[in-house]
Amino acid sequence: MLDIKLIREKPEFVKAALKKKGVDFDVDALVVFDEKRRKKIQQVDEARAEHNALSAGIAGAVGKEKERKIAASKNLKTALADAEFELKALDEEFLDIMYGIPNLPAEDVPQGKDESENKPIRTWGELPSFSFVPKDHMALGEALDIIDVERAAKVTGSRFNYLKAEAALLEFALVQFVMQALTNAETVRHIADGVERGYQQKPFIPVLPPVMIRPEMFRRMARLTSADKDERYYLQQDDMYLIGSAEHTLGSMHADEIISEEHFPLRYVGFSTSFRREAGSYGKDARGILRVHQFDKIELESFSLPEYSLKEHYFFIAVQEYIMQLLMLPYRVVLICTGDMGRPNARQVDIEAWMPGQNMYRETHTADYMTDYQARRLNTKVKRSNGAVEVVHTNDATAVAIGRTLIAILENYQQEDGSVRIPDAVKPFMGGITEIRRI
RNA sequence: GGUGGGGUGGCCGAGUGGUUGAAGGCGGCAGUCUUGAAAACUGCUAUACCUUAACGGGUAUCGUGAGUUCGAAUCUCACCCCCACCGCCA
Repeated sequence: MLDIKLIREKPEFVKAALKKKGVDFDVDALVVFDEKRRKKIQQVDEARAEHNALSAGIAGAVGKEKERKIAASKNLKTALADAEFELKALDEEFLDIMYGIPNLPAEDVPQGKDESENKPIRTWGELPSFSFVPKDHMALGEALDIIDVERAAKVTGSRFNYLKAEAALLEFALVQFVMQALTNAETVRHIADGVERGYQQKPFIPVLPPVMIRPEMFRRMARLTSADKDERYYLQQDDMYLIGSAEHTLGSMHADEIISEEHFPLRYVGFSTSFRREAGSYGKDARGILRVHQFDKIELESFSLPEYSLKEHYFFIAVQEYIMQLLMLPYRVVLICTGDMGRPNARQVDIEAWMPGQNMYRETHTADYMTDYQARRLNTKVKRSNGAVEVVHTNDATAVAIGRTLIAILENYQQEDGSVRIPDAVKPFMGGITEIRRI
């Protein structure tokens, strides 16, 4: 949710920003509506004040005087009830409108219609060259008997998979590798210094969050809009949703809290399974495990002071690149255009790993910069050392999406005989296994 | 799933219809005292919204929502959450 004061005070700025995002929204009508609502608030408050004053006088009154005052108070109450009813309707409509407005894009976000207008901003790593025709991850995974989608289809349906043997071990190795790195003060300092010398060096707190969430919190995370709804798994009996990312239950953990300034930034690294219905993506990426209903992911979430939040966004991207570089996976960093970014985002950067089996870059990471958009609805605030209270900023980002990273590893580390080497970074967690090979 | 007990400010805790946004204590902040600190003492110490150039004024909030009443933290109903025990279970 945007700040209504910003809309009130700088309607032209908001108009321009929304236009850039390609959103057709009548800002002037909202400003008029806001005025109407405030008039009603005044009217209701004044009537209540009068009513309160009358009531206060009743306790001390006696006899006829008391009866007269009670009658007057009753009268006023009827009028008040009408005004309150009107105000309630206005409030509901107001929130409806406010929830419908997406976040405003940051200055450097390219304007564009769809993903074709995203801007690659840098690439890292040399694309591997093979003396043979590289296979895709499914061909490799099936031949090595580490990915089984056929049996998963039998048992659960399409877009599910069994990860077996070394693939299963690789998941735990990736988790260990990332968790150890991000909870290590030295490593985090190194990454933070890369963003800017001396930038906040607080390590991450590892978290295993719930994978179910209540509708109210989902909404307040701005992750249950009408557009999102089809994408979520809903448990009717319990009125709960399965999360699509650990972000959903990490970002909502501090809802309705006021946190002292000295605790920031609050950095969490969470591991969870993610559930996505992939509605409307029939046929898209049908082969393999790139697009599935259930996958595990390590997610970064940060609550930060407004003056640091953009830097925190860069820091998250630096964390992502650090991980990809240690895994020696070639990638490119893409600045997402206004038409392709998420509604709550002010800025979004994707990292796409090179996938030789498809001969193209595919998305493995996202980093979202939300400014105060999420936190305003979540009511997560900071108390400054001078006593001032303000809404915090949030950032989230993928650390490792296990399935897609597995694809990148299989395809980049494959050898002519169909075996796959294990990246050096995760070898210490593979119990002596250095390659995946079947005779 | 069953039974019982609870949800009051940063924390503990009083409060069963009338200046109660809420006693008291702890914590925090400022000051007095002190060479400094501690102790002691004094004062301050919730959030949101409306209004005001500002000082200030007003409204709402005692888990949430609805209701009774001129008036609700206090009474009624529904829901949510927490705790204990039983059942089930990794």
